[in-house]
Amino acid sequence: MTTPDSLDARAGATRQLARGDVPVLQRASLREQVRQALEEFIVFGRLAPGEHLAEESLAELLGVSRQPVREALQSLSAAGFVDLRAGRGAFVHEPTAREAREVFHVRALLESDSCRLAAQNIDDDGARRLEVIYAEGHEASQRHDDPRRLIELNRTFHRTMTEIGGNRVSIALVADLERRAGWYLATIITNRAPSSWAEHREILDAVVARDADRARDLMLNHIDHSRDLLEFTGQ
Amino acid sequence: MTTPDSLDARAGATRQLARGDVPVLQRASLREQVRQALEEFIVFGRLAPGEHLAEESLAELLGVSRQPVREALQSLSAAGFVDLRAGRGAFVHEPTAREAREVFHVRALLESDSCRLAAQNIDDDGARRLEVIYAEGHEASQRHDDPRRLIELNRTFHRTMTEIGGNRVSIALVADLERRAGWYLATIITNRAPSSWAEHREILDAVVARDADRARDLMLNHIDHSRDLLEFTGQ
DNA sequence: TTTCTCCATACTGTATGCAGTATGGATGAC
DNA sequence: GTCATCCATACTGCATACAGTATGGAGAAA
Repeated sequence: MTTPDSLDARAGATRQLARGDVPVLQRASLREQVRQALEEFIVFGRLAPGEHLAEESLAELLGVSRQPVREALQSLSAAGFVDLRAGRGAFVHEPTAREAREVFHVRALLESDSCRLAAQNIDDDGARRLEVIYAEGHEASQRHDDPRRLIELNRTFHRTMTEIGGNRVSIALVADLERRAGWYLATIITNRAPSSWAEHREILDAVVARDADRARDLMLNHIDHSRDLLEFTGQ
Repeated sequence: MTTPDSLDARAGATRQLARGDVPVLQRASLREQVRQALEEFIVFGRLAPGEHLAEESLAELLGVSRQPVREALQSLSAAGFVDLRAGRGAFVHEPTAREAREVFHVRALLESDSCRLAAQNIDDDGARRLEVIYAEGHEASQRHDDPRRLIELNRTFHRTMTEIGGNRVSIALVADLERRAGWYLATIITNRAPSSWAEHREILDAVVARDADRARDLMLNHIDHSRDLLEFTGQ
């Protein structure tokens, strides 16, 4: 990812036949690839808050034309990663602690509700999936695996829980909020606490026991804990 | 709005100096104007669910080039009004009753929480603003004003309440959800009940009395009522 | 020195061009 | 009649072109 090398040599859209019986694998559009690349650049600090994102130079950097870059920037704007100033173009958004708190608050609302729903909907298959993720995450956190992987596992646990909740609108919103939250944590917080798999264990137990209210409350507290990490940074 | 007449004769962006001391009024970009126009066409049924939105013909209809149309379609896709199928282009989204229920559920979560926050934050100015809106809305609903206006006033009440709550992330999400909800009500429901200003009155009283929990619960029930309208349509 | 004006520069916003792909109907095989 | 194949058509996705605007600094005026 350090050498962007242009996004892809084979830019003329082709398809790949999957080995299994999954019918066809859609190659992502250029604008989607650009979007993901830019989001990574922003999240990992290679593009700093406030920085001006000139379409032409990004296009050159990524080996594409301005068009897909432009569309990617608009998408990132809707997701809160960049700001579009009329006539000035795109700038990396400068998150504030207030905004971070607000995102965590909304996330807590939506995820705790999804957790409540999950406790109502859970079936054996869902319970198994959660157990697998828990086992993996718990072990990885014990071993102090690479932080990138820990973040990924943590996110997988939350995402899966929300998916089991089953409200697709909520699922989509939470996915966005999680990505923003990850950025804030990486940007604002210097030293991130490892995600608490002890709390995940409690939540999981409540969900499997179909104790909806308890599951909801536990998830609420759980996310509030991560939000509390933000409080140290003031303003 | 029936004769799109091209969006604007003076397409070369110019600015207008406001009469008052509001400094400058930014003319919206073409893509934003197109976005709004298309959203109206969709919400008011001029573009029907499932319809293929070919960029060229829309561009011609609106008197602009494909480019701003394309960007507007992508924005509308993010907002849930159109679906983009890779290689096929944009189609007006076909809402389902399930999806509508989900939107109302999330809306209820976010707005009831904002209402709780509003009860904590409210000041004299906020209370005055709410009272004015209530008075206007109550009167209009008594008079059985034009439905379009009733919907507008209803939305204003909710938007103002959310704004007083003060969580900007929530404000932005709720604004999106309200627009979708409005579409669903117009599309799915044949006969929409007038918004209940009696319930608004109760909510407003609780907020002004700073009774946060009661305000929250009332708003939750209030939105559930409108959601219940959806239940008649099955699936 | 300070402030205003003007202009060169860089970049956005919109339009147009072009290559490649999805689709549906015509055609032919069975 | 049914099914597979092929091709014309329409439209997308990306690239490029062009016009117009925001900005910052040079130079003039005070």
